[in-house]
Amino acid sequence: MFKINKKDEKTKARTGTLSTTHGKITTPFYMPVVTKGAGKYVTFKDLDKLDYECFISNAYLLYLKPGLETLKETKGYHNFINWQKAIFTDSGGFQLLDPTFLLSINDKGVSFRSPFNGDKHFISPEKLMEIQNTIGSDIAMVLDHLLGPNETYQAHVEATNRTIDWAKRCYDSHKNKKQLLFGIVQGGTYKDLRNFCAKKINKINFDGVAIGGLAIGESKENMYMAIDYSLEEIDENKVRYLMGVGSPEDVVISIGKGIDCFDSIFPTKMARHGVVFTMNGPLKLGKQKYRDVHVPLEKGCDCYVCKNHSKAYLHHLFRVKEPNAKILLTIHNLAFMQRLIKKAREEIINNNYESFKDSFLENYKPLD
RNA sequence: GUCUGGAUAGUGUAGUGGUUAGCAUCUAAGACUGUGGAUCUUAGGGCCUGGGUUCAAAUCCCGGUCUAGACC
Repeated sequence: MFKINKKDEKTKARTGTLSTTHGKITTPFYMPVVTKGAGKYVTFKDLDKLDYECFISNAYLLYLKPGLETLKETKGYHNFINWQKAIFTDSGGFQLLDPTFLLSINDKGVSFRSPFNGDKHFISPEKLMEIQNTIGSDIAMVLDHLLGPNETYQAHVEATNRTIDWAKRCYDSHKNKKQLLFGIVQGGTYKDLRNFCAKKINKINFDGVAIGGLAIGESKENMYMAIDYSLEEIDENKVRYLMGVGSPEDVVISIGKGIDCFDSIFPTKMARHGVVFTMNGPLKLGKQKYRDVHVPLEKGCDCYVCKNHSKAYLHHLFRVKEPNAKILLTIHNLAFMQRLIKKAREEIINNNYESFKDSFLENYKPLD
């Protein structure tokens, strides 16, 4: 259940608490992506030490491997991986964008190809609820029909209607009282479709409402508008989850619009590619200019990496392709996201979110 | 010292007379947002040296230099 504790007076930002079977999560929050039962280049122990209260895994991929039998034997995914805080599970809807996964889609559900052995699997909304029930995640997501930004308006109309229909079917077949269920708003970047879909999803008694189908190639301007169109029709007291978005500037802007929850591969993927987040903007650690810079990645950062290592050392590890480079940069970026969002919560409590947002965006330069 | 082989981007290599000299890596710039872990895009950079043959040489011939191995 979701409870708002404080609203910022000038913006729509708010801070609250999302209660789950495995603990409470303070909003707004960002969660890392743990697709197949592990974060890339980061352990659960480190996620715990970085104060992450939840992450998101992929129900479809867990269904394929290790499979539901294994998860039943361990009485759920939490025990299998030994993580006792909250877990979200994503539907696999995002994989609809990947032609190597998607075989076909119709009103009944989705046919996926297994990336492990090529086997065909049919997933209906009801089947997905069963899968997520067996996984035992704290927050399940409905099956949605996600389209790329270049599809036609008519295709978006069909996908939106299908998403609404599937949302109802997911809601009706969801029986696990210990598990929250979030609906998902689609509709591309079209105002009428976003409004319509959000209104319909909002009407179903979901525990939270997600905004999906964004940050997949559309312009920033269109993305922000689509967020606004969606939020217009979502009750204020519902927790709002912006799926897939996780660049620092998008998070700061979206919190100001009233988003409570984010997930994204962006911070960890950037880390693996040598891009380090700082309050002054991202820096490309692989550049020669950092070769002899014997200071931490970011002044004032209290993460393990900044307390122990210099830019020069991390630059060296990255250049010689030592896996530790990816591990350490991942830790820093995940610590950065926590620091950023923690700061955002404080500013909301102080009714100072607008000036915080403005000054962050002014200082967060696109390139180092 | 003798014999044989080899010399093509920074590195490793493909290339039997006509190629914009290919590939990998590298360097530089950009990209990346509900994860196919090592990704993608663009750019940069080379025929050891001197002669000769030929319309045309990285390619064939001769000398030099460097280098690898074998033998004295």
